[in-house]
Amino acid sequence: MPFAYDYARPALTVDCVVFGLDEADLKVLLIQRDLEPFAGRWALPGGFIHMDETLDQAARRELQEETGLAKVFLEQLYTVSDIGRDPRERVVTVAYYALVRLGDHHVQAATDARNAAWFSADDLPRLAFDHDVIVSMALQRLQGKLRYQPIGFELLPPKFSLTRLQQMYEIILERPLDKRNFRKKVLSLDILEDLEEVEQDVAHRAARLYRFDERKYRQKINDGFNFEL
Amino acid sequence: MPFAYDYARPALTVDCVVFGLDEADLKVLLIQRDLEPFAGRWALPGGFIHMDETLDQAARRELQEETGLAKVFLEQLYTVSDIGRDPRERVVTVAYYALVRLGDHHVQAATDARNAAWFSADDLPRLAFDHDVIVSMALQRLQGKLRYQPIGFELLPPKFSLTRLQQMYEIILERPLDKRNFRKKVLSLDILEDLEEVEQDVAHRAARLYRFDERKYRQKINDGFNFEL
DNA sequence: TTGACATAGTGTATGTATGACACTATAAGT
DNA sequence: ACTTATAGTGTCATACATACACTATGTCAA
Repeated sequence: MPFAYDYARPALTVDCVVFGLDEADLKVLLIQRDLEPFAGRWALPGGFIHMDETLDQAARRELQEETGLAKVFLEQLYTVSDIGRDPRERVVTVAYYALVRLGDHHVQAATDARNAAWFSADDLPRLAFDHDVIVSMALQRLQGKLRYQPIGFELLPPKFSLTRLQQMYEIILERPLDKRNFRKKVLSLDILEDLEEVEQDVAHRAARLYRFDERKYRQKINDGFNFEL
Repeated sequence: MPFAYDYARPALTVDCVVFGLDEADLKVLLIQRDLEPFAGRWALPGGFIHMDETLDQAARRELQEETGLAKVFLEQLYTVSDIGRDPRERVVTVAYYALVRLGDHHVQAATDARNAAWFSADDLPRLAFDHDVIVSMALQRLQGKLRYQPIGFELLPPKFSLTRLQQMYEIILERPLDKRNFRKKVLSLDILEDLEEVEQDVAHRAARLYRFDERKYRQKINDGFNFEL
């Protein structure tokens, strides 16, 4: 050991709250535990950090290993350290949250054959450890951040209608928004590209499709404008 | 070891960005290192977490030990984990930031006789490790949070004038505010108690003193109002 | 082919918040 | 009493937020 220090070290893990959006609900991805403690209970995907990777890398690796998800939006959330949170021994966990497009990725059962499934964020089963607390924090963060950063697009397919965009905000913020005001506001921000294209295979008037123009967004941010919905 | 797991463990430390406010500047508290690496360089107060304390507790303990500060506002900031950030071995650090009232506490040299001193946040010396990055993050967080949470009061004495309050916002946000608009806004929030008392020993018209009414603030928050400056 | 249905798309009017702006009031010190 | 230093105060114009209801367009089925 290269320097004088003899404290015992807590184990260090990363856990990930993965959000997805379906037609009507915000979903959270959970893994069913096969081992004690909490065998059979649902839990957040996660695992131990390796010595040759950063926490971000560890979170991505675990996500890939346990759910098959790759290249998703991922951000650090909070580090939890309560003494008894793992009954086996002292574990400190760095929590992350991720946003994924439900269509893009089929969530695969983990390589080690554990069960993975999506649950509605407002109707979760009992979770292992203090994972319920972590999920609440992630939800709060998502709701807060959505107002002043355009992260919601990470949950939508690249092409979307304004109605769908509005639904996304309504689902996450848990309140209805006025259609005309929403459209006025979001179009005035001038960060959407009108694709001059409409939905296909719908049994009613088809909606125009838009794309989030990240280039334009960054430009505007640099010029000191601030997004807010 | 109570469960099967054979990964090596990174060392876990907490570091703390302590902010204070003097007449004209936002200050950061630093400790001068006496050991290699970075001997002689200034660094954030911090140290190793113990097995019987949470990260919050560790941050408070280190702050107390190294600077004599106790009972300050303290909040977790971010966990940094880059591979080479400590040249000796793998160290993961949970960064905190704290807000203290400069008048209240005389900062003492650390118990172990290291040097502690306040530096202007916009004119810091070269720091050890990646502490400059951590300080930038803390500053950003402070600026961001100040807009929608009344944390700035943690930097002011219990009784303060509106001018002083305005200065605090100007110093932290790094831009001038209009005096009349500021007063209109802050008084309309109705979270300050007019103490019916004025400054003493000033060579000009004395300013009324106010107090932040946290009770009233919490009440309003519950009733779903949102602070914003 | 036409009518029913489902959703897309659109504008105005009113209230509320924001931002720019300059002078008078009061206390201490000489 | 006058100088100095800071406290304290109001109006107007503009931008932004909110409330609100009807017409347009496409599919499908009778």
